[in-house]
Amino acid sequence: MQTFCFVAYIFLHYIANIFSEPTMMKEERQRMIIAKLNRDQRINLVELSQLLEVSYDSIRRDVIELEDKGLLKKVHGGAVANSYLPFKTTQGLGIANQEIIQLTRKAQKLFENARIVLMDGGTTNFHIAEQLPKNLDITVITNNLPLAMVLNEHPKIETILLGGTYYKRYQITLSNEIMRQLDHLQADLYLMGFNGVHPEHGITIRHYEESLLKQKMIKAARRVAVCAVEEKINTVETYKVCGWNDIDVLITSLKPTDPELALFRREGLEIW
Amino acid sequence: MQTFCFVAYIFLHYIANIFSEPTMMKEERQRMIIAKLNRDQRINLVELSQLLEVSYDSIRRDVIELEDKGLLKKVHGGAVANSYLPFKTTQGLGIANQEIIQLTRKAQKLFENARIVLMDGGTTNFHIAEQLPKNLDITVITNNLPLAMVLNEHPKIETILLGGTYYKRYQITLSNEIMRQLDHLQADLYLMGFNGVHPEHGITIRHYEESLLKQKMIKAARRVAVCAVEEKINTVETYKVCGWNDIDVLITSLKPTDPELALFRREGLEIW
DNA sequence: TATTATGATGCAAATATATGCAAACTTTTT
DNA sequence: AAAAAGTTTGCATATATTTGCATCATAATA
Repeated sequence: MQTFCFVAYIFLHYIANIFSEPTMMKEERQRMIIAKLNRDQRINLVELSQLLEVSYDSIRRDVIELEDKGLLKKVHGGAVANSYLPFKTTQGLGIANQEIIQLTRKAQKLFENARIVLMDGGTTNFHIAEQLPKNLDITVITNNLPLAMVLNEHPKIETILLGGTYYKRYQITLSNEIMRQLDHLQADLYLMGFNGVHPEHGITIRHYEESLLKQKMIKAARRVAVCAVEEKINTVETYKVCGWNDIDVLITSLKPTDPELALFRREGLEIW
Repeated sequence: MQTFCFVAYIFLHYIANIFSEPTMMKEERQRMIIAKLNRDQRINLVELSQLLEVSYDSIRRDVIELEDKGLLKKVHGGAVANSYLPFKTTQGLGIANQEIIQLTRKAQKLFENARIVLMDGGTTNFHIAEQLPKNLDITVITNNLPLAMVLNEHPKIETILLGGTYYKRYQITLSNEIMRQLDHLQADLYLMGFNGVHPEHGITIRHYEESLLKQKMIKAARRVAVCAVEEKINTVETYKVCGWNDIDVLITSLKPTDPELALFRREGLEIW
């Protein structure tokens, strides 16, 4: 009986959808808004409400939500794309995009109770920074030049750049000075960049000097998180940074319950 | 019926869009103003209001807002590029180019006997760095992020970045740390960025903290040079960095014998 | 000094935003 | 299956922003 009801229900909906205009769901609308924004660089709320056939208010509320997620910039009368930087921004990433968006979205939760955040090298960190909500009010300490520059677009974020020899290949700085400065520092969160992440071998990286810096940063932060794109999962690189005891949160684009992450589950490690 | 309405609706919109210009949003106009400014180096408000089809007042208000953001400098009747904000590479500069090319070419002579060079903020410095010979083998010490990044293209140049609070507006770092580090440093050359250069008032700049840093850098270098684009000659800004006693070389795009430079000639100052 | 071009300021109309509320719809709980 | 709790939506209202114009002040130029 229940099965019948369920089928009938689906069927009726199906029929209904043929005859009535399909009512669009909020997420669907928001995806279309972003898509249009990426095409046109700007959108107009009145135009959109007509196009998507919902009230001006709903569109406005959608745009507010999207702005909170850092996906666009709201302006009087509409919205504009939120970044025109000379680097490869997330918008320019094409298809790989989807994974990054998922990752950055999850990562935003990390910043909720943080005031001082350490972020070091790597593209993942760059993208997370780029996608932070525009009105976030924190201090970011970094040795990653592109990351510092991308935060130009976030007026409330105070950026502190760690000085030293500039490594062109990774676009980061390294120095003994930094090591000393980190002794006097207590951050709420350290978002660590890395090259390899493996259930047994922990976090690894290609560059020795950098591994030392990362170990120092771990000590300087109350909470340590790593964000891994799928291709890095289960890989190992030359130098070990730390094992899983030092990591508090592992974020991937997969569902936390995904079997691929089974080996990572352990006491004291949150998987998002 | 509903389908018909929908089609008619879309059709009407299509027609409407042909005949009515979509009204431009404030942000969009401002982006166009900046874009035009980057092409022409100077804009005229009347011209702009005709081009963008809004009232003179709106353009004026836009320009005021942009000036508040530090993106341009308002002058009587129009606005000029804020040449203290490096965004574009020389390739993108268009016609104003010619002057920069002249200047950078002369500036290269400075580097001939140098091994350690200090360079700070400003577009002129950025362009000089960009145009340096690819095989030049020196160490550049800077607090200018775009400058550090543009040196990615120069494999033999070692870059040291001075750390500290990152000032988004000027894309430089400033800190007490830097001041201390400069005590232990002896550079061969300091290529100073600035806002105003004047025969009587010397070198001036808009930002107080930066003037202190520059004074420190002067002490840390054996030789001090300034490169002035024509529009800066004879201008004065808020904070004085130094007089002419502290400067060894003045480089402009003009001929050293140009009458416009007559007042600058004095004992101990080379003019190139 | 007179003349003209540009700048600043206040105002009203048009447009956009924020907020509370009730109806419609979903999801969860009972 | 029904009730309760929570979302989402559209509308009404009060508030805020943007815009063009009129007016007066100020700077540049002859």
